[in-house]
Amino acid sequence: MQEARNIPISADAAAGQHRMTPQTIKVACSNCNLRELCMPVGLKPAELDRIDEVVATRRKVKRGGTLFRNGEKFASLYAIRTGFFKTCVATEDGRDQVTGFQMAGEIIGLDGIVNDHHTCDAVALEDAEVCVMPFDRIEELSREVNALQHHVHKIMSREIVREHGVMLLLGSMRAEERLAAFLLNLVQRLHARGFSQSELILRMTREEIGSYLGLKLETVSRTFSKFVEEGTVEVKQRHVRIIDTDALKRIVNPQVHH
Amino acid sequence: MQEARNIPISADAAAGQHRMTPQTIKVACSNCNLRELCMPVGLKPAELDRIDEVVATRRKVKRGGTLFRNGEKFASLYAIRTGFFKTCVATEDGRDQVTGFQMAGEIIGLDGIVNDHHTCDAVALEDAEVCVMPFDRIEELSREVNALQHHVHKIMSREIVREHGVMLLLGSMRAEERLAAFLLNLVQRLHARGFSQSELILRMTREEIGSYLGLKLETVSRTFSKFVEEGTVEVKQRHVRIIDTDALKRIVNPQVHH
DNA sequence: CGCCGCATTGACGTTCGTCAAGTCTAGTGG
DNA sequence: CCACTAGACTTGACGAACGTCAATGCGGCG
Repeated sequence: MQEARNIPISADAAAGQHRMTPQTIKVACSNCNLRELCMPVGLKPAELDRIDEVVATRRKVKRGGTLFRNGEKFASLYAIRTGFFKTCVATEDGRDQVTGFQMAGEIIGLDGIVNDHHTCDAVALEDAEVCVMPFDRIEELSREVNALQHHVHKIMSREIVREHGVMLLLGSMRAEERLAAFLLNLVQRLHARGFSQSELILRMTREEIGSYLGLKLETVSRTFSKFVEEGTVEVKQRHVRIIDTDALKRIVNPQVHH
Repeated sequence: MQEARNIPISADAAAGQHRMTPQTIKVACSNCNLRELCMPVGLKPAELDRIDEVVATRRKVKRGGTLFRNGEKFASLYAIRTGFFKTCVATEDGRDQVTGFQMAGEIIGLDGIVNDHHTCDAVALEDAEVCVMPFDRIEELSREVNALQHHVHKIMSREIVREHGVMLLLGSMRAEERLAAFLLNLVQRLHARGFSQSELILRMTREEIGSYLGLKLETVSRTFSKFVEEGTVEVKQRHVRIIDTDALKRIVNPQVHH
């Protein structure tokens, strides 16, 4: 089961500060427990050492703090070490839209490349730590390490494909389908990180879920209640237990009747 | 004004076929009239010559034909020379969603990088011709030409940012706002290609517009009619003339009242 | 203990989807 | 040249899904 993190955090003192772990291990990609999910995926040991060079510093962000904001100068991509983020864009008249939720091992900041400025906000939904990877250093190194170059391309392509899926959801699914798809996606990603397949703690409010899914918070809440009535999930505030995964899958994909 | 193209097309005989222009000019990036919009943006003349190396062949696609399909092996990106495409994804139970419309100078196929297979269909909405750019060759060359490397990254980032905008549209706008934003976006891109700022011919059906905007075709039609009643646009089938651009902008962005 | 933000639930209204009829246009063949 | 057809588009009547507004409940934190 997913549990609350309680690392003592000081957002500003992150860079250069020694970690208080007993052995004071240097935290490098090569021994990071996210190396199977994060930037180094598929790299050979020798290449893995090179990738450590791109991680300049680490940075801590407190719950509610921003990693970057719309309009800020773009300089780096960020690999999430711990914590949970949302990214959101806004219209000029104030409406905003959550474009994604990101968790450990995922890369954030790709939106900034095209105009040298970020076009969305990245907000920590719980205390978080990220690896700062200056983008010019990534470009430099990916000219030398082919596997890194291809991996960067894959990360960007994956984000494009993910967004295609969100467009499909927003464009053609009903509330129940959207929420079911959302829960299945979350629990699948958490499972890949060693958490439960059936239990999760939502790190975001109903309003943020609604914004992501193109629904109002009341509709999200009602839809949760409906799932509970049907015995598909148990919900107690932000704690969700999935009772019947197949039922959720059937909601998303209603052609099979058993 | 935008006009119908009537190049004689033979979809299969494209590669290696001589063009019938009087001077039989070799069509290269360096003299392509799209070089200010397409792949070569911002490259120096010397680099421009190198980029010609990545264009392996050209390929013609007839109206209604597919450039690639969901599930096909990914090998190349495509730069659109002429014509108009849509890309769409589908759920397993048959619903599909148009994820974008692409016109001359735009790059298509980025979705295929992550899994080595395409995850959407690219369909020509009118007879079209594309430059085929094998992706391994792009990667090879962008290790040598820094400007190309960065440009590829920008193209992918631009697509991510574009999709953020679509998510905002699908997640938080009403029908009128969606259609107004759609028309403004189309006419702006056409204008960048030398067409009118106020007149355009839609290359897609009401149903395809609706799919892209998360609306049914009847709603698209009704919303067009509403714009006509209000004197904002004139619509005769697929021919659209924008009478009052500011009114459209006000619909999308309703905080200013004049 | 009391406050505050978040979540739930109900009643009601709006927007958009559904279904159906009818129109227009371009393309085809007599 | 005109009749015919098929596909695309328009329009209306109605209903369902979701949004809005408001009241209430719950839980965590100072």
